[in-house]
Amino acid sequence: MQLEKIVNYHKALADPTRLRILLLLSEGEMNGQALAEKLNISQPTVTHHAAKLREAALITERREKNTVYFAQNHYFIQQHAQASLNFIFKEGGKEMSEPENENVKAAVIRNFFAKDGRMRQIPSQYKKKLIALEHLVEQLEPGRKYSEKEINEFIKQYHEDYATIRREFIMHQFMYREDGIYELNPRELWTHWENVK
Amino acid sequence: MQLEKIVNYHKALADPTRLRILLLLSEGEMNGQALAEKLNISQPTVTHHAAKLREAALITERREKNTVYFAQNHYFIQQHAQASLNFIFKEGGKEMSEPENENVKAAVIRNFFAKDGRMRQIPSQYKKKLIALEHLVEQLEPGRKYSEKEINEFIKQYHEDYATIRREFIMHQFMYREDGIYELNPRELWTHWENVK
DNA sequence: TATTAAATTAGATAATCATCTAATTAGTAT
DNA sequence: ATACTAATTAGATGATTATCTAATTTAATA
Repeated sequence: MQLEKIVNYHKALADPTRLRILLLLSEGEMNGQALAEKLNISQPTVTHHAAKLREAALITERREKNTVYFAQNHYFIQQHAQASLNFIFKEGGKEMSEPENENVKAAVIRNFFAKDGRMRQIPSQYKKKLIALEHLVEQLEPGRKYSEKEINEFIKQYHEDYATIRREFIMHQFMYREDGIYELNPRELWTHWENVK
Repeated sequence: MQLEKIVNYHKALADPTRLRILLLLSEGEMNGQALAEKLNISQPTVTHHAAKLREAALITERREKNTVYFAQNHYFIQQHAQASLNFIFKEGGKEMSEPENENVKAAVIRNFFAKDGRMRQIPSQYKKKLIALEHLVEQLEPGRKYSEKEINEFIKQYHEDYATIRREFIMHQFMYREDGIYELNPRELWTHWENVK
């Protein structure tokens, strides 16, 4: 059952000791003893938590001699996070028709942008915010690399709070950043989690 | 404390009844009685869960007459999911400049590849693994379609465990597979979530 | 074979928590 | 005031679970 797997994923992460184990493992694999020592807990407790993390597929194990090395299962942690959100946001499957959707977009842009093109305020309602952000992001060139400074300047044309908006660009997957260089994500990624089936 | 908030977020989602409440709320707001009825639980139980969800900022409430309507707090649910992943994957939080990053890449390639070009071992640390995989995948031709056999042969030039590496190519979105035919994904897709702040 | 090192299992304890029923509070409308 | 409806609080119960110590298992080596 779908629901049960999601519950188990969150149970696995709903404990400070297990989170600290995962955090330690982000720096590379570690064996049980090392974990016990770093966390000041007994070895059996490590085994206990490792079992929970393993059941949820959040770690992998590798045996060498009689030592077991644990490592993050980065891929599954992400997968489950995504699956959770898809589940929670699925909206009973009601979809808007194309023209209806266009009307909503037009209305949001009318309400949140002035005639000179500047953004009056950042919408707080989720979907409206996405529409407004998308409206901005469409003015950027696909494939072009932007420095952080350029992005800031670009945003300031529309709204003074460039830091917030820049962050939203990243968070909502409109852009990605690597080493201070920003680039537009392909449009396919702008589709947001709640729309993902 | 950072850790405690993340634990609470996951605790809030680590219960089937609460997930079902959130699922129902994805279709729009609902009051306590309606939830109790739909879920076949008592009203006090709804209150109990609502309190937990409220503490984790996953829902909002609105009072009308003596009826309380609950709604998803879409934004915070996502925020916390992202924050969790950032936390788990943070690798001590060090961020790198462009040239520094190039150094790391060079070092990883130096350490994990022999002079004849073969991979000594698959890095277990996530970022290093990505660098090594990328290094391999760059030798493939964009746009060309490969059979599974061809991919295996290609990988075997570098490492005998072609099955694992082939799987990693897919999992990390370096390649795309359909009906046994493999093709390189566009570079934009190679960027991974842990880079998002 | 005996020894050592690491991990797991068994079993106990204390804490947390999901759920219920019964009683109470809050807010409207007669 | 009185009655009605929705929600909350109180308190009890049973289940789950995080942690420990002690005992056992696994694998390697002297």
